[in-house]
Amino acid sequence: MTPSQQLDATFAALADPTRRAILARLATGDASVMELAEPFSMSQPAVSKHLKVLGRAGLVSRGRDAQRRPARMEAGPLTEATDWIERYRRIWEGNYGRLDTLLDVLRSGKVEPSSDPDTTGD
Amino acid sequence: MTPSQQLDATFAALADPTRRAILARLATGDASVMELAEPFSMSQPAVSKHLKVLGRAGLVSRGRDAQRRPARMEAGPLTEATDWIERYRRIWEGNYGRLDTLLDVLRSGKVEPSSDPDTTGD
DNA sequence: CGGTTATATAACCAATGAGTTCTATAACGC
DNA sequence: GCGTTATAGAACTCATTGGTTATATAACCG
Repeated sequence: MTPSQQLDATFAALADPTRRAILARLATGDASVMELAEPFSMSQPAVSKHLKVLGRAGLVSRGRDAQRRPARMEAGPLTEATDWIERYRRIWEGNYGRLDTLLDVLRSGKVEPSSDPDTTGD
Repeated sequence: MTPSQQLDATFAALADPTRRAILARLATGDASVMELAEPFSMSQPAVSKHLKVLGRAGLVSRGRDAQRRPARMEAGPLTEATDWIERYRRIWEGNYGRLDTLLDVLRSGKVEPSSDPDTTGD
C-alpha cells in the first residue's frame, strides 16, 4: 500500500463518528465486538464491518480470547495522519509569515496601499 | 454544525488524495480553479466539486479576482482534527504506561502469572 | 454430543461520492 | 454589444458505504 493509500484509508476510517467512538473506546483498552456493539444501538455485524474498515487502515488489530476476538487499537497510522496535517499547516503558517512582512513593507511607506489587499476570511 | 459533524467533514475531505493535493498546493498560496485543474488530469467541474467539499469542511474559502474565484486554505479545522487524533493517541500511550506498571507488578512477584495475559499484538 | 455464545459472511437496500458532459452565468477585453 | 475566459450547476453513470436480516462457523460449557 502506497503512503497515499494509507492516508486515504486512515482519514476515511476517521470520517465516521461511530468508528471514532470505537477508537476512543479502544484507546482505553481492548474490547470484544459485543462490548463495542452494546453502547451503540447497532447490530453486531455493523460493528464487525466497522472493525474491518479500521483493520484495513491498520488502526486496530484483532486478538483471540476463546470465542472472542478482542480488538486492540494501533496508533501508528494516526501518527502518519497528524504528520501529514501538521506538515501543510506549517507551510500555511509560513505564508502568514510572508504576509506579515508584506504588511511591514506597507507600513514602512515603501508602496501605496491602493486597496485593502486582503482581509477577506470570506 | 456539531463538533462531531465538523470532524466528519474534515476527515472525509482529507480522505481523498486529489483533495489532499489541492490543499498541499493551496498551503503555498491561493489558486484559481483552472490553476488547480491543470496539474491533475481532471475536468474543471471535478475540481469545483472538490473545492465545494473542502469548503463545506471549512478548509478553503473563496475570494474574487475578476472572473476568477481563487481558493484559499483555512487551517482551523486541521487543528481540530489533530487535536482529536492526538487526544486519543495520548490515552493509548497512557495504556502502555499502565501495561508497563503491570509488568513491574508481575516481575515483583506479587501475583502468579497464570497465563500470558496479553502480549498478542496479533 | 447438544446448546449457547461470539463472530463473520452473504445478500440486499438506500444513500453518497467521484467522475463525466453539457449548459448557464458572469466578468472581462475590445 | 460580442467573443472569450472562469466558474458553477444539472443530469447522468458507476462504485462504494453504512446499515439491515438471516445464516454459517467456531469455540466454549455441561
